[in-house]
Amino acid sequence: MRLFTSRIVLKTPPHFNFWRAVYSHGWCALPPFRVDKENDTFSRLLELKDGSLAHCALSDAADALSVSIQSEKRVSHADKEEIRTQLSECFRMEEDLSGFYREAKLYPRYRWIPAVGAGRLLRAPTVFEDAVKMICTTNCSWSLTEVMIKNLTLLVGKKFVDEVGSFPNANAIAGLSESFVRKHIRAGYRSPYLVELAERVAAGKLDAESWRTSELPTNELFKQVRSVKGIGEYAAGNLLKLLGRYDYLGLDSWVRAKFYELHKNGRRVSDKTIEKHYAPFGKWRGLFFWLEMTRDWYSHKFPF
DNA sequence: GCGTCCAGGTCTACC
DNA sequence: GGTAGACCTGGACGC
Repeated sequence: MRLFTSRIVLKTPPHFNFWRAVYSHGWCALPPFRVDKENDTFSRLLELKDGSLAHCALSDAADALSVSIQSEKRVSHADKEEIRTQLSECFRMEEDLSGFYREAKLYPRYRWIPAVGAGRLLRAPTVFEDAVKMICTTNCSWSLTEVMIKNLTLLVGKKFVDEVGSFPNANAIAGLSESFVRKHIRAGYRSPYLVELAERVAAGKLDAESWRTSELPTNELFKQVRSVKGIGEYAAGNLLKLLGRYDYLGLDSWVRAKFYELHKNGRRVSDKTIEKHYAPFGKWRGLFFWLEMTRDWYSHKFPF
């Protein structure tokens, strides 16, 4: 396949920390995201509106990201704008964290957050992809999540080059049988949940993309997210963080253990106790919580 | 190599 | 509203 190359520059907002955003949570290790540790780049295979694929390798530059594009076709001006938009969504360039940073500066133990520019959580170009990935993190090891997502991109997504496929859209997953998802994606009992979610989105019965701009109160939005089968308290709480709502903690076994270690000398406490601990941080509590639990990830530059 | 046990969230049925 | 059991997989472990 002949590939065309081009380059764009993506302006970044004040206090933007590229690698902090990349390593903000596990998404960077799930295809079609990829970290190239040797070349210090982070890449993403994007599917554009016309169905063509664009592989974007991002590297940090002063007040900007440099994006090297490889594509199956010549990249037009409109394509470049679409690539900018999709990558801006992933890095949440439009999200205003100034209120969060003002709050963080009030607490000595959280002043490191604005100082390093942490707080921007990486997300997929679409809510649908984030939701599918979140379901695939439930009730299993991280290695199994990696298997499921890799299988989705390679077996259902569009092939770009060997071992690199795009993330399948709702139509593609809606067209799969439950048995295929069980057998080949290895999603187990999550399979009917994934197919049902894709069918609802593909049929226009669920407008998940509108969640990012929803004006609903967070508790109402939480209920909508929870209405998706397979998305429970943990998955909904974490999906809301990717929608810019940080009112829920999204507890799972790993963060509970981390909280016990950091605050209770390893002693188990109830979820209510954890929630009470972060309640004073109001609408930012989920973000304070997550950043505190993962603070040490960045001390090893490549945690995944 | 095989069998058993366990961890990991969510759903459903039941109280 | 709270709880028990089922769901499925990979990994650890013992044989």
